[in-house]
Amino acid sequence: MTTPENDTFDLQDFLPYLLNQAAEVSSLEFQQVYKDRYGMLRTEWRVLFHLGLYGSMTAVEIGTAAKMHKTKISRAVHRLAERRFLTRSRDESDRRVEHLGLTARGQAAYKDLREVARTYDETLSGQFDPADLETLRKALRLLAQMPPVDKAKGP
Amino acid sequence: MTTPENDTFDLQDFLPYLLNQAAEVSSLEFQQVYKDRYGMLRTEWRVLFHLGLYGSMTAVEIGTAAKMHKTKISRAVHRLAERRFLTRSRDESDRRVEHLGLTARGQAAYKDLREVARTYDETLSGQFDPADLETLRKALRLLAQMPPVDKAKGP
DNA sequence: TTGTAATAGTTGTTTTTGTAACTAACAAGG
DNA sequence: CCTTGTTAGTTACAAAAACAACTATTACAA
Repeated sequence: MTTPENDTFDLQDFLPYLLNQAAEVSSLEFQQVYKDRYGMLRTEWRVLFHLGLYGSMTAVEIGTAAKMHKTKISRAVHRLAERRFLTRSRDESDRRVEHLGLTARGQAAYKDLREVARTYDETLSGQFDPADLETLRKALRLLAQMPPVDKAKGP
Repeated sequence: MTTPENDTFDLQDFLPYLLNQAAEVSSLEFQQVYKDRYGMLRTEWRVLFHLGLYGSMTAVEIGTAAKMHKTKISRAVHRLAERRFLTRSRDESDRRVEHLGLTARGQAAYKDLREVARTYDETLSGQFDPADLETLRKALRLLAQMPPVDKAKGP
């Protein structure tokens, strides 16, 4: 590592980079739990949590809420159903849609993981001054809500 | 979407989740640029930036600084060298290590992307009150620095 | 020396993800 | 009714990431 240059750009302050680093580190410990304890992937615990929190939902609803692509959901749902964490039932009036819901097993896993998440979040949050924590959460929510840049062209 | 439950857990406030959402959204626009303009992957622009910022480095040094696994670096370096963005040279005194450095082409790409990053970061930053921004960055740095949980067991 | 452990970096194989194309069901205008 | 367009969800294939095992080189202590 030699010849530092400058032109005043600090990678450590570049928000996308910084956010990724923080997200990665802070996800690790929780990932360990849902992976080791239930063999789940990130997409799967997210689906599980949405169903645990909001009750019955369709894949599209989960996709919208969690900003996940439908193929991710499809696969996560498939694996969760396979392992009896959730059940799928066709809508009678519109047979394209499926209503998803947790089984007792899914509920149990959700409740367990929810406690782990709560505890872990308290550990993380505890490192901050309450006012700063609120600022942090507010900022992250704002960033997460930013409209995706439209890739289409021409008028 | 029916029967909301509660037990007071809000997914939207769970830091690992929130951080991932923010990171993902805020990375998209920049990704578009390095991908479309130089055909790079995330690992590749990171290596490029480290070399652009700090001059000559070895793979291990980059790995430490960027918290990337050495196989990621190895492959990123391979692709960058292949496309003539960087050069590799064996260390004479320790022939295991390789010193990496940007070519003129790599420098140019770096400078270009650095400007894009700077501009984009200003856009993002501009959404916040300066004090809040500082709080945000400080918090993210703290989270990013958290020690990884030791997976080993027993005393 | 020499044999054991450590380090730098690479390669092979398996999982996950991304992307696009696909099927099935519905909607709505003619 | 038909055709055309849209939506829910799946599947196939390509790209990328994760993980483990590997080679080559150095360190260092018996």
